[in-house]
Amino acid sequence: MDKEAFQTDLVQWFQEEQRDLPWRKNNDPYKVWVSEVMLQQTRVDTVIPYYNRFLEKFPTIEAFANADEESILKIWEGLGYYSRVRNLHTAVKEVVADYGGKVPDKKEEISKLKGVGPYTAGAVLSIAYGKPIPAVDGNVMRVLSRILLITDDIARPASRKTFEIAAKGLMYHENPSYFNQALMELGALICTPTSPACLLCPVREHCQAFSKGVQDQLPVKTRKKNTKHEDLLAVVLKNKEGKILINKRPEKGLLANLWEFPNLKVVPLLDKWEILQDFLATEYSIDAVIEHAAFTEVQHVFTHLTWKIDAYEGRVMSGNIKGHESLRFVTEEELEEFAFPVSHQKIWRAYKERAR
DNA sequence: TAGTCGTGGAG
DNA sequence: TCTCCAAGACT
Repeated sequence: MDKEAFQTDLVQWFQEEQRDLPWRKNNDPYKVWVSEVMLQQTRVDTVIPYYNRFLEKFPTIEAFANADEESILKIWEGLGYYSRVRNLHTAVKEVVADYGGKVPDKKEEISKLKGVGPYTAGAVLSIAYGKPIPAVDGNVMRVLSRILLITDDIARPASRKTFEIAAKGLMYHENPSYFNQALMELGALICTPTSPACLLCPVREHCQAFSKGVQDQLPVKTRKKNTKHEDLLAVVLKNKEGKILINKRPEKGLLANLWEFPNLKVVPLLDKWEILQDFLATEYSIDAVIEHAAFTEVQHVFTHLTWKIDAYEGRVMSGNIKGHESLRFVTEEELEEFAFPVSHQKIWRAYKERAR
């Protein structure tokens, strides 16, 4: 193919057609980094308000480095993949401590930072520093698989190497930032997973898949997902002062360090209010009275897991949560300050709107 | 390597 | 309603 024509057609299209997005207003390495982490596996429209709020609250790398974990989780609340913000926090603190607050511009250094994988390293280095390093995400693999007729299975981690080599070979050294962004923008707007808009594509003359009419069969992507189902019982428990009992999740695993209403996994068909009462007594030494009917049933779908949560209402008769570090009684007003996963936000909304 | 880790949108 | 996600990284 005519590499130079491909590069200029692609980049010129990007200059004319790129979307007006908040993180494209400047190339500050910290801001580029924040946007790239937020955009991991997350749609642009979802990220925009989070990005604006984030930089309003943490306008500089130092401001974010000095934040406490509760506040960084709260600002990420609802965005998902919460380890991203904890890793970013760890990495930013390291940049402030070891690099004087300047985001490293060397691949070997930036790649050592927590949460910075090959894609994010390439994106930050090219967009913020103009380095000719590929940034291979799902868009780029899809676009290149069609342009170059690459049939490697993009679901296999090993395939990334093939696409990195391809992207490096096509790199537009006059403007690596625009080149990388243009490949992704093309994937987002034109070269979409289903029904790509080839007739609007600025590089269709260079596209092998289009010339053969096989664009709908690329990229090759296998992988089946196994969705588990879990049934949970949760309780919104009030003490005599009207405070609500909440629990901090473990620091590792699903929804790490987020807050939730006390809950337990149950065997289907055996979920009854007695189980909750017994759970509170044996697990937390709390003597409680639980309403006999759930006030809501919440269904929540994760990538590889589904929760069905029956939520009950209850009152504390006696008990002491001292010794249970993860538990806390908070007022309804205070509760709003804690970061909850969406599934438990649903429970809280249903609780406040419940018929009594 | 394959599994883990969220959420809301689109077809 | 159901499937498949969307600018990935970590273990």
